[in-house]
Amino acid sequence: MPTDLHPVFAALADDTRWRILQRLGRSPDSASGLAAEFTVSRQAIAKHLTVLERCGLVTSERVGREIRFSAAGSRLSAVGRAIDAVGAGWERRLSAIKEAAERDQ
Amino acid sequence: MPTDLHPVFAALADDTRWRILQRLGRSPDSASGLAAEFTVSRQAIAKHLTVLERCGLVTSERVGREIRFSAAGSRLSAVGRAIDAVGAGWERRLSAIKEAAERDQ
DNA sequence: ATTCAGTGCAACCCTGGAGTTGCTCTTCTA
DNA sequence: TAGAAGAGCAACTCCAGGGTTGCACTGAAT
Repeated sequence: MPTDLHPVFAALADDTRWRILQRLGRSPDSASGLAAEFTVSRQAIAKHLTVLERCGLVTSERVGREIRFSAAGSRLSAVGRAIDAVGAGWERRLSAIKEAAERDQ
Repeated sequence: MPTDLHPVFAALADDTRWRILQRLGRSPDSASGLAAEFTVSRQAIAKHLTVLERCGLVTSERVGREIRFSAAGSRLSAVGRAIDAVGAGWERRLSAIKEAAERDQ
């Protein structure tokens, strides 16, 4: 999976989802556990978790009758580096265009 | 401005906006110029450009009666590195927790 | 001075998705 | 073997925001 960025951006765009992810970056927890700390319902949390898991930002592990989620920090790092690379590419190309324009002028 | 990520995520989440930004990463252009290449109206493009500019992903420069926009690659790179750092932090903390759990058990 | 290209503003429509409620199913535990 | 705690499913509400149309304004060019 060569890091398609669109679903990741969409996942990170929602504020509640981003807060959930940050929370899971501190320590793993279940949907019910998270629901106790947030102001939204457990079902809402569960939806967010499926979105996050679908694009690899969260991993899950069954423990008895509960499902423990944790943030996939390495995945987020990989996304960050991919974004960095894209930006660097634009910077290179645009400065080359600018230089060329100044030379011709 | 210490790189507040939320507005950037929101800006990048929309597909049309992301495509516009990628397009501007190839070469600068005006809202009208972009509208000729995309399937959406110039006004829609203009809205996207204000969103992108508001969070620093795009810069503008007035040239006669037109406004030329270009992608701020360096800004995107900075965002990418910030994201990388966040992910790395989570990774560190969570692996520490995991190790501690295995030791106790 | 008139026309045309580019921009700005405002009002409007409409869909995606965040959130809720209500119910069922499963799995520990007392 | 109840009962409680955690999870899953489905239907529903609601609104932010992406997209549109229509018109007014401004600078260039002929």
